[in-house]
Amino acid sequence: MQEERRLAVLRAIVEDYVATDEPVGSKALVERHHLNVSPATIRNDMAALEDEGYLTQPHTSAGRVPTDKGYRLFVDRLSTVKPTTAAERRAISSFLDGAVDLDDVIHRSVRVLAQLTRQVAVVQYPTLSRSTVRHVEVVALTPTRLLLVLILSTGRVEQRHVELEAELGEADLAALRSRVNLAATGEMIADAAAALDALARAADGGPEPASATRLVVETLVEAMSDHRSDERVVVGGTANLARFGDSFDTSIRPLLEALEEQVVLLKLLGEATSGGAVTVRIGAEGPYEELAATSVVATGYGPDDALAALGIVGPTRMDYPGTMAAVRAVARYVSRILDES
Amino acid sequence: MQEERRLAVLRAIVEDYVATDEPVGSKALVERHHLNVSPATIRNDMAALEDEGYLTQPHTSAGRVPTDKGYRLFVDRLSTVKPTTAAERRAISSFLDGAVDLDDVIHRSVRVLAQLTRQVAVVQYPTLSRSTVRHVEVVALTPTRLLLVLILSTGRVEQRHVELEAELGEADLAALRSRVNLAATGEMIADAAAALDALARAADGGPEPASATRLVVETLVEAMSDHRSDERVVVGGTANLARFGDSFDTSIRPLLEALEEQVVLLKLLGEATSGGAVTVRIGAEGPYEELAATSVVATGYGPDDALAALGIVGPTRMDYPGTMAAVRAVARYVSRILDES
DNA sequence: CATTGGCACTCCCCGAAGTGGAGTGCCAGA
DNA sequence: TCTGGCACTCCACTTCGGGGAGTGCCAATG
Repeated sequence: MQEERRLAVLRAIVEDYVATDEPVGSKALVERHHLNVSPATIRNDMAALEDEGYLTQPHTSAGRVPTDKGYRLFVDRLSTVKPTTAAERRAISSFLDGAVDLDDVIHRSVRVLAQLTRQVAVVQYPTLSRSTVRHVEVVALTPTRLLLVLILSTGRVEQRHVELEAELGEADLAALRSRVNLAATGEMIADAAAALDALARAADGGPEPASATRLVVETLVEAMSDHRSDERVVVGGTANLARFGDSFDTSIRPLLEALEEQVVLLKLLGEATSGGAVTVRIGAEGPYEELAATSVVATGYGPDDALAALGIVGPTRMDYPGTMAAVRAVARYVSRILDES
Repeated sequence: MQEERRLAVLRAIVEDYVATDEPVGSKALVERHHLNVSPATIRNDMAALEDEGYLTQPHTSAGRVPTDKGYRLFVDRLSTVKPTTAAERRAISSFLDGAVDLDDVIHRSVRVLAQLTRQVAVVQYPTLSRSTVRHVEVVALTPTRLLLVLILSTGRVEQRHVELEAELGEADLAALRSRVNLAATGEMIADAAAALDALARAADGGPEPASATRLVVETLVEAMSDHRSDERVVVGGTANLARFGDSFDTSIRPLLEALEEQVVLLKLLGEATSGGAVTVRIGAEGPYEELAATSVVATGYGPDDALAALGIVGPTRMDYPGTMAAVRAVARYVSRILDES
């Protein structure tokens, strides 16, 4: 079947090109992969694949290079899922097992991911909106100055200061603390915010000063709805950009700039928090034309893979099967750790 | 005085070279700076400066370029301290004023610093050892599982989990909480750790289960002496590396690698936390030969400028006066903010 | 003795020209 | 439908030479 061989040719070209970084020609192809046909036949196939838009030549009389469309077909239909090796699994667990808190888990994840894929790794902090409130602490720093600490199920901790209008006694403080916790603890962020709001309205006749309650609740609700902090993303493995070597201006510069922009990163990762599968965005498929030479491999993690996203950013010319396997493996491991703690 | 003119020549060369990125020749020098002598005279001076090791030529019959030693002299004796402009001060305050918590302050600082200096900015988290304990919170997640939250004067928050051997009642928990806070709150980290240790030893006959106290104290002390978390450093402005343009392998690659290594970064910043002055390390003066082409401009911040360090890393060929001014300005502003909160 | 103009010299940069080779497209034959 | 052969294309690399910026040195000058 000729159609079948053509796909085999495409796969072979992608693999060779990824491995060697050089346009691959018909002769080299038949030698490296034992296709039992002559170079001339391959040339015909390659010409056909080029017509269909899966390949290009950097210039006439050069070998072929996959296009974005070519990579896409490869990823969707041609790549065999590479199972994670034992060594990789060992690397992941030995890296992540020592983590003491959320920050630590996130930072270690970026590191493993960067190391395994040899690409730039990106990990998003757990989204506020998917968390529940584990505990709210209210501490009096001075009689009129409170410290609020909001502890979430994901391990995230938010803290805020409140300046009171009047002094708050020890007993009032304790009452406030317990009422706030009663309302919020165990609830999803959105529900907790609503419950607190109700609490503030009911407080006008309550035991402790109403203004204190109102201030505290306001601050907490604001912290809960503070989506700015959803935007936190950790990046690692930038040194891997060094491997690009050439094509500094077309690849590295825009990528470095994108990595500085958390918003951009989130957008790149964003599409990934769904369905549990690993998402691959290849080259110009994304919204940023400066990143036409880069691909994103990402997936969600956490319960339902919907807590937040994590992945890597690299050149379109990359080892997709291996990268996808690594991304998935790390995501799973992180999910498990978060689940346990 | 010839000696005086020589220094003027060195200064002029440094300034021109920084501005143009090209070896500066005798003729261009007399034109741009109104030295009232002939190019030939300048040539003599340049030859002398070269003999003394302040200049080099990339090759015979090229202009002169400052050596590390030349930059050093420039920084120590020739540069006039550039006052921060109003625009810079405005940028700093508008950037930093909106910060809600420590994380936020740190991240915003890196950003301004990177933007002002157009270099890679590095900010170290406040050192544990210089902090005092603001509050310790003990929360029962389940009857046998405690969450410890350690809040420090710098705004840092550390959290740890403890798995108890036996259930702990509400009253015991409250007692434990208040005793721990009594011992630790307000103390310097080291003193707090000592006080907690004493507490644990005294607890064997105390009211609440001794094993719980011991576990909690152990965990807290460990968190307090966890210098690993002292190693946290935030990096920003990597995109500014793009300006290096050429010399990718000699400058950017090793720098990117260094930026990944927190330990290296800390070592680079390390010498800066003292004396209040801005420290400049030029090229090969540092311990890493891969970074022979980069300089570090850093200073301490916080009370006595000893809390932690902050600064920038860039090519030896940089605008030292401007960079030093920016680093100092940001450090002062950050100190002020931390002081207020 | 510092300063200056003059002059020969050095070495890089840059564009032009030439060559080798890998790879292609096409065609005619099996 | 596949294959070998062949002419052709175009890049990558090297070589060569001119132009020019800049230097070092020297002899003259105040």
